[in-house]
Amino acid sequence: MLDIRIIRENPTAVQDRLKLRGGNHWKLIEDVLACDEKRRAAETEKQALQSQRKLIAKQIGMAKGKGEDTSAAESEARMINAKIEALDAEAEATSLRQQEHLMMIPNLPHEACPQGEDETQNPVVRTWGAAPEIVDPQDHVVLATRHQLIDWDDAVRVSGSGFAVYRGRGAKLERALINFLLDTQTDHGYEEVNVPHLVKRECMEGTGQLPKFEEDMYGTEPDESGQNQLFLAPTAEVPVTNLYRDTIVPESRLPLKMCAYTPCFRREAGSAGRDNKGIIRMHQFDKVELVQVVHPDQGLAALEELTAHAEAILQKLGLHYRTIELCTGDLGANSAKTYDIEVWAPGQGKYLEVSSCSWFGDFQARRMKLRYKDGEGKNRFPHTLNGSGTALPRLYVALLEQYQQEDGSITIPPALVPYFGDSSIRS
RNA sequence: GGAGAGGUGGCAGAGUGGUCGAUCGCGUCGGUCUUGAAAACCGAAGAUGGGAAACCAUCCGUGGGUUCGAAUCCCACCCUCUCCGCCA
Repeated sequence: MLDIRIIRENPTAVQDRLKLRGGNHWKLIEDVLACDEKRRAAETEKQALQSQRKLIAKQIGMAKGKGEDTSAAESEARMINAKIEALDAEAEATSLRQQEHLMMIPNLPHEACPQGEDETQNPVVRTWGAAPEIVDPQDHVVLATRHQLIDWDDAVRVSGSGFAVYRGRGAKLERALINFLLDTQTDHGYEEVNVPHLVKRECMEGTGQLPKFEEDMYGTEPDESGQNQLFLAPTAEVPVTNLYRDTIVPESRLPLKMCAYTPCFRREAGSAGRDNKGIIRMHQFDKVELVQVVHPDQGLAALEELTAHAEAILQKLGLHYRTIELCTGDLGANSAKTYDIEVWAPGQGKYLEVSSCSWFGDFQARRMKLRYKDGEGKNRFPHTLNGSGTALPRLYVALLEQYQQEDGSITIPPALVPYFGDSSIRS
């Protein structure tokens, strides 16, 4: 959520930055400003009347103590109450409208963001390693089926399309990767946390998945009162960042660094048949997530650090990848600046996104009322960041496809052998 | 699922219709004293919104209601604890 004060002070500058994203969210700014003015006018007037009422009530109290007649004052108070009620209704309705719009407006892209219209204009920041030379590379579906690592027919029987069943060595490879990722990231100084996968609506609003992307989410039905609806977390970002929702942490505890392994649930509506071969795009997938809460001065530096922590995974596994930066037109709604890490998948003949590392500024902190107390005792919004460290299925794909051998076997990179217990997969 | 108790400031815990945003204690911070520390004593300190500021309004789990006036009375909901039942 954007700071209303910044919008109030610099509406055109805010609109200009929002325009860089494409789309027309910037048009909401005008309405937000109109609501803001109307709201404040109504509130000021209401408060003056409340102050008056308070005074009268006190006088009545004192007069009654003396046994005096207070009927005149009481009827005056009743008249004031009628006015207050009308003003209150107006202030409330306006405030609600303002809040709804504010929650829909995306974050401002940071000045450091490259400008561009869509994903074709995302600059490559760096490339690591080189694509292995493989004659007639097979894709992971062929490889996983040949070695009986993953079964899609089973998955369809149980859950339908968009799911996978890992079996035997296939399941163990997944588990080995999860443990390898968690160990590597805790070595980087992240506290391992194990969090619920079902989260409240407030959490989804706090990190920014709602209200904009409700159709992408799985959730339970709300009860008769319209309450107590839970959502399946689409990423551990939601439960982990929200561990600190509505709290005030001492500045000395920053930075907070946490990592978590969780499954992630996404409807991926309308994406059937697109980029969804094998396990590349699924309704449920595993991910190890990195989350940081940092002092505002540290935001940019923390993004570089966190991205390096994600990249370290691919380097340790010896997987060729590249890091790109999202341009303003491709940037996620909540992010101020994002790096995507893309791993090479020879069987697909393209790079796959295995990690997206984002810096949100105070956008999420303001939504979830996450604050820190600074040296002067003031409550301020810290910056939040997160990144995949990394997503499992595409890492799995890259591993099978980059390490496939001419004899049909798959070599397990040395860093993973202690976790997997074998140095290759062969049938 | 059944029965009971309770949700008040960082913690603990008073307050049952009228200067209560809220007693007291612990903890925290500043000061006095001390070579330094402890102790003792003095003092400071909640959050949100509006305002340049003085200051004003709101907030005692959440949402409604009664009243001139609600932490205090009424209704609904949420949560926590204890006991019983069930259960991985």
